[in-house]
Amino acid sequence: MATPRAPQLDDLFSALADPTRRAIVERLLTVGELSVGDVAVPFAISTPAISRHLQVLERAGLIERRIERQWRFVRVRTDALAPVESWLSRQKRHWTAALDRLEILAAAQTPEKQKS
Amino acid sequence: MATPRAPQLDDLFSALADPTRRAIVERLLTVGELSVGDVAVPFAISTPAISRHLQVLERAGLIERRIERQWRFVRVRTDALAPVESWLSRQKRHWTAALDRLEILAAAQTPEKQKS
DNA sequence: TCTTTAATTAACTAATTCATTAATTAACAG
DNA sequence: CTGTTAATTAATGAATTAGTTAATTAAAGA
Repeated sequence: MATPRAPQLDDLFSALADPTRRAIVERLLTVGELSVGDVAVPFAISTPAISRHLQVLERAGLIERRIERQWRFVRVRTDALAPVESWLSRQKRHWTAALDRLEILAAAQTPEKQKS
Repeated sequence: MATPRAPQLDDLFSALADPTRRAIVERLLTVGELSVGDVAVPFAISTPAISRHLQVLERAGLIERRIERQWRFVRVRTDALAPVESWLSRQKRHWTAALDRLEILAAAQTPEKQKS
């Protein structure tokens, strides 16, 4: 098999596909750590909805939680985006090779056919 | 607004969240270009299903098409993953700063409380 | 103990996603 | 023209997702 299956990437990419969740991650990265209630503040959706988003982010390995007194604090995990980064760089390795191949194909296909 | 909204990233991340679609992209990157039928070969799903996946990838800006005779060929777009890369590097800029902040927080919170 | 605050879980709904099979479009080959 | 190949569109269905409000859990504080 070319690709060994990566449910981790499934979860990461689908977690990041939602703009609310991306905004949460971005904010946590600039602020460091927030209680669930504070995470919810900038958004026009209910607290339960935020709670769900945080569960999705946690399941994807993007955030971790800390409990202190009556609050749950969340923060971005140190290595959270590593799988995405390594997938990206793995693809980039093929990139130039693939483009070269396409150029060769293009050259071979349109030697006399000078479009219009 | 902290984040200027990026429907492009929504589409990119959600396109990449599906393992079939990622496999298609990966294969196109190693092979260069394939007809829709050839894209479908390694998968156990129907051709219409593949056609849909390709539409999703195209809408996300990940692939482009070329028609030749009775075939449609697809290939990865040159700059396809650029938005993902730039989002990632933008987040990484905050990364170390955020982690430093967390360490400071941690140090400030547990000066006498030596977690037994 | 009783009330308030913080967050999650439950129950429900609307919309989207991913697959299927059947029908359609379009180009080519005889 | 007719049949075949290539792919998309149509129609449908099951599962998942993202949101809501109401109920619940748990800790704090009077």
